[in-house]
Amino acid sequence: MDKNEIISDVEDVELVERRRAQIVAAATLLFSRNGFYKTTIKDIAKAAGVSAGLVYLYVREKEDVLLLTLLQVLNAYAVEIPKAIKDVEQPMDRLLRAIDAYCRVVDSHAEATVLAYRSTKSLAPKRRLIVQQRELETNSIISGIIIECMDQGLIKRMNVDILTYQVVLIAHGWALKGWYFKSRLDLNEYISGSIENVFSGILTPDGRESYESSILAEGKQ
Amino acid sequence: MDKNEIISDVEDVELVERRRAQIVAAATLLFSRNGFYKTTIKDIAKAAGVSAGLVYLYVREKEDVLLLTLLQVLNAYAVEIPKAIKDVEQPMDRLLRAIDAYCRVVDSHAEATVLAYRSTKSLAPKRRLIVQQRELETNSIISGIIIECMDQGLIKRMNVDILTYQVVLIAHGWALKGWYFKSRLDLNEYISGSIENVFSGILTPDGRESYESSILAEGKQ
Amino acid sequence: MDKNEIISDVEDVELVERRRAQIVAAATLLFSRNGFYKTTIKDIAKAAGVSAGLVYLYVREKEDVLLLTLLQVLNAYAVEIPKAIKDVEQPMDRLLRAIDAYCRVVDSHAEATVLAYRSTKSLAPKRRLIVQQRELETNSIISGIIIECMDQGLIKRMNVDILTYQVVLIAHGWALKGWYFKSRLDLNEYISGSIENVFSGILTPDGRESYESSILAEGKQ
Amino acid sequence: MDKNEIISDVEDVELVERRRAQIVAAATLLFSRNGFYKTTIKDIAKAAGVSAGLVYLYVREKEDVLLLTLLQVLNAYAVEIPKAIKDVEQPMDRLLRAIDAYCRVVDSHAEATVLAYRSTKSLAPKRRLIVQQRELETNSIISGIIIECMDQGLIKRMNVDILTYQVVLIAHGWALKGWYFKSRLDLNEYISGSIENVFSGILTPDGRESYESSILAEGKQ
DNA sequence: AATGAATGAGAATTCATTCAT
DNA sequence: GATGAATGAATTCTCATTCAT
Repeated sequence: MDKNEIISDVEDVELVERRRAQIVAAATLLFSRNGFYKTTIKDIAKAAGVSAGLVYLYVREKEDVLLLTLLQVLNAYAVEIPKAIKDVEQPMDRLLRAIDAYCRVVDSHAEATVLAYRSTKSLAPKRRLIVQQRELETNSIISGIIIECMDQGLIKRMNVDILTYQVVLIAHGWALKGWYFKSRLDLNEYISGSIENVFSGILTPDGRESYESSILAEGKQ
Repeated sequence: MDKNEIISDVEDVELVERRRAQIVAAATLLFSRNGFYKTTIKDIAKAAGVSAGLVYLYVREKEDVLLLTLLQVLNAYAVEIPKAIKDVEQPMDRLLRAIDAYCRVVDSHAEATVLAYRSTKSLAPKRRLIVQQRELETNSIISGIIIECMDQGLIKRMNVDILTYQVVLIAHGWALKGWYFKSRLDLNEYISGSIENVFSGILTPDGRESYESSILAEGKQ
Repeated sequence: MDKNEIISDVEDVELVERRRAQIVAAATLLFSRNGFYKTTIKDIAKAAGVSAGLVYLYVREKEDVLLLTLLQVLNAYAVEIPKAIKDVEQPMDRLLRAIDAYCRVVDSHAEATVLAYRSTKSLAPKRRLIVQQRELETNSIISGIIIECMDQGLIKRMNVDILTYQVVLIAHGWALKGWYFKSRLDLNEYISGSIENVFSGILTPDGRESYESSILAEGKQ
Repeated sequence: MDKNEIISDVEDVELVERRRAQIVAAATLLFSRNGFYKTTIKDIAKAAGVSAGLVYLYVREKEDVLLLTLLQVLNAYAVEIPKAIKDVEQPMDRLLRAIDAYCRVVDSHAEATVLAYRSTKSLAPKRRLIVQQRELETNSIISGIIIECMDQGLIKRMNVDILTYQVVLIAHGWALKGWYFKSRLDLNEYISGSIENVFSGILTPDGRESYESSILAEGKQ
């Protein structure tokens, strides 16, 4: 139901695993740096130290390499975040750890994260669905913790999806807008600042008053 | 100092304007649907009802069409947001209106917004800078209002860049993750929900306590 | 029977003359510098200060511009050489003057001369014949003087065509191999040296002996 | 340091050699007949019995095919002439043999020789230099023999470059003006006639007298 | 399993030529 | 007569994919 859908000519499962890792490693670098279309199979093969023909023993088409590459990043998310919260009990702690971990995986796969934004649409619908499905799995980890927090009365009841995506976008944002942030703040500042925003709200008491009357006004329009 | 850097063979300024609009309209649709690389100049020409050769009277290379296309969306942002706040005095109102307007422009250019995320990196560095520069201009509108709010004591003092991007990502998020949201909530719900999150904070009093002790713990690590 | 074969839309003969001169002047420069194929009609038009469309009022196709251009150089030959010998009576003087004049016209049209070598074959057969015909006319001036010299017993009887071409190649050679000669000798040295070779022979008495025995040996092979 | 500067995707040296020969053979024919610009890569590929794509495995750009083609002719010169004089001792014999050989190689590569004149300027400067360099090598063979002859007192002391080029132009002339000569004399007549001219001088005793007084007059101008 | 030479479809780009104004 | 925008055929070059070895 994911990378195993990609059929290889080669039987030896372990070899397939190894070769694909080799190919994906090379591809990730090149796709990130130059994009999917400007990267040729030969580029990838050369970077991976194999022949162009070999790639086609482990993959049906070039797009499969992209799929494999994207799945690998998404997999890093799906592995790292649970690992970060494994031994943490307190829901609020779990949430903060999860966000922190998410931002850090993104940071360590920043280029590949951007690649996912850029290139998912380059995939044929069927492959694209696989990627999106995989992304939902990561989201649901976050959603799960958020719901835990709500259930324990730590977070106001509100739309979980929006909140989840707020968190996701915080993490992804670091990669997406790296060119903007990098010169302004470091990852730690970014993480704590972003969390602070979301969790504490940004309004002063005066602001809240103004905000509420404003909302009212909006509503009357 | 942007689209005017793209040189055209044709002298008649108004004609250039008109033809480029024609080309960009076609290109936006096709790039959004099929991506930059899968869209050919002939596709664009045909969709625009002109000859392939004509495109090259108004543009040096295919990439210029992309640049023009991206600049057009960014321009919509830069025009629509100020328009929405033009006659609004109250800073908080201005901010809410701006966010609302931003989300709505994004919604009406959703595909092109996604295109910007996907394709900016397809541009050569020089062109990419133009796009990023243009994006900063929109951001600074938001930053400006945020600072107004802070100056009036409506918003807590905090990192303006992070907050700005939080807002930007709310707007862009609607386009980026449309495939996820569309089935869950409508634009109005998304806007008000997102604003609510950012502005009111998401914590209950219990949550705040938990959050602060957690933060404390983090700090000790 | 030459440039008048090229039909123009424009009736006014004098205007045709003038416009064509304008076009040819521009074309000569550009063809020489960049070659026929790398020069566009627009280049020529721009250099001539007219519109691309105008060119086609005075010429049927691009190749006609080339023809006109080549005919102009050949015409310079056909005009300058006779002018140089007009008042000279003595056949030997006439010949030396003719050669000298030929080399000098070539020098002053060096680029166009090279162009003729490069581009005559770019012409369709019919046009090529016109050019070759024209070239023969210049040759026949030279041949004529050579024959005069022979008739007066100044030059040994021998194949006139070969001798004529020897002379022609001396003149053209200056243009053709300019890149080689320019750094080694100046035009005057080239002219006098070349004439000296052809006219005086290059052999010493010893050399003649060796030459003749060698020729004999060749004959026996 | 010449054709080896042209890089091929293919590693197998011998295969590269073979394929290039195949391509050059086809190209020589087509370039000679139709010129560089009117010959398409597809034409060449078809004539060579390969695919268009294959050509680009052995050559970076179309211009490289031209370079290879020109180098091949020049190479024929550089090989054939030394071969013709290898076992010949007597300088005068060597010179006559060399000229004879040169004319004959030109004859057997007449079209390609003309091609060299037409198309060298179509090459980018860097490639053009390679060709000119190669041409100088052939020239220096001739110069060398001429100097031998001078050293042995067989040829008058005079400008070696001019004399060399006189010889070169005799050989090339046969190809360049083939359209003129072919109907008038055959190769043997051309060779012996041309040699006779240069070597014996063309003047009768009367002519010499006239020539010298004419030269004198020139000098006074 | 692996290689890498070969293929050929496809895309960007150029430019001679036309024609409405 | 002159202009210059528009056309579209033609060409170079690239690269995913195949297949004989």
